[in-house]
Amino acid sequence: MAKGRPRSFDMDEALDQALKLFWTKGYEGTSLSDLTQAMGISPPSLYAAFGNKEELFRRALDRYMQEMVDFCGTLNAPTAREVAERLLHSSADIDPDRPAGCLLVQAALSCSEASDSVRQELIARRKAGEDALRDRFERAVREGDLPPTADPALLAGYLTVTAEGMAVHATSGASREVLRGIADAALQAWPVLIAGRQPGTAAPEQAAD
Amino acid sequence: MAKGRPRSFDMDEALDQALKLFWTKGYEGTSLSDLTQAMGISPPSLYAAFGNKEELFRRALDRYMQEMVDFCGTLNAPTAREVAERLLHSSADIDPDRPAGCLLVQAALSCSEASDSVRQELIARRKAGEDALRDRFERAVREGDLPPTADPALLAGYLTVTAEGMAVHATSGASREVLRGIADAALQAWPVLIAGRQPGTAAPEQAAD
DNA sequence: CCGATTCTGTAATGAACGATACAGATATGC
DNA sequence: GCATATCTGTATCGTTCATTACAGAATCGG
Repeated sequence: MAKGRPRSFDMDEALDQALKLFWTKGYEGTSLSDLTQAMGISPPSLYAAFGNKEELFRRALDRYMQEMVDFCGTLNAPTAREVAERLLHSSADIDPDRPAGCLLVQAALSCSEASDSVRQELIARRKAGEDALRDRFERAVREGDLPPTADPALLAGYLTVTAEGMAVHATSGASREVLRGIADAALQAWPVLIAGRQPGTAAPEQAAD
Repeated sequence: MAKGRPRSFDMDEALDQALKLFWTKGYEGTSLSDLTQAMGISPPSLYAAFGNKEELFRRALDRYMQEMVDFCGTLNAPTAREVAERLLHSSADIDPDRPAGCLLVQAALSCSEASDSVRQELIARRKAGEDALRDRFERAVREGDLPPTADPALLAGYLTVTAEGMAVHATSGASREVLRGIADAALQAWPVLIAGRQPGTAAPEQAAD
């Protein structure tokens, strides 16, 4: 079947190298020289195998979601509380031989117009994660796992923001211990949050600003 | 005193335009053509007035900290609780005619090696903000405003992460209402957090990983 | 072994990057 | 008014960017 000269490199290994670069330096911060050097291949090989830089990035992004982010494991936790715990704890458990932070946040939080499609894609994927979280919490309410006072969208937003903030903090050099402490702090809000806003309880008054 | 041809543009106005660009597109995402066009000046004028791109960015950064981030107003709030409220509420109160998010987060969360000094500077400034917050909470503990059970470093870390996450969320298009809801959700953890970790209370058990 | 096909590296493409040389314009000090 | 100094725009610098011609090398079917 296979005709022509066989590929001399492993695509998955090369993709892992590309992913590591994008993860560390972002989409625009990673040049094609960076990529070809780290992947150990020449530009024409890269283009033949992956199309162009953006397609390569999307492939790396897919690989990231499949291998690095255990969405299923998180969402399939037996209770909503455990979903929250797994999400934030996995955000805290940085791996020393992996780039810190989250590719979805780092890769192109801001960029030139030329890469805006990549930025939009990352926004969409972050939103998809939040939506999946919200759906999971809606299910939890239906199943009685969460009380009717719980606001699934708010819970999902709060957890997503916390995870995104932890990603920023992680790239700034925060240690696993510090991140774990913050994750646990955020989780201490859980009982109050799922109980909903009770009148007369420490409800935040209007802004002082 | 002033000798030679006078400058034909207002430096502060030009700096504001540069700030707006850096804020929107990040440090590396903003090109010198972008800058000269928005500032309405030619490249030699820019270089004569501001040195180079990095110096211009640092000037814009200083301006951002002075004009946009009301650190003093936040830290001078009468109580620790109000400090937390002001911080998160100001993170939520996005201005429609200003870029969303936070320059300290957007400008260079990741970048090429060439701009790593800028990235490090931003990390340092974020850390300085967190340190100032921690100092404020330490004072609050000394003054009896916060109970001895409160962990100033943890509170500062939790609030900083939340604000950073809200900045990410804001650039993704989150509305003020959504952000306000998340800020209030985060603030609901406050009474639990300052009470510290009590044995027997909903303390997070070990990670389920 | 031969033609077809696909990969390989070298070397180059045009475009955009950040940064300047230069000459002309406009102010001050004497 | 003339020397000096600084800003102005144009046009350009060398470098790097993402991308690709091109020719040689490797593997296939026949």
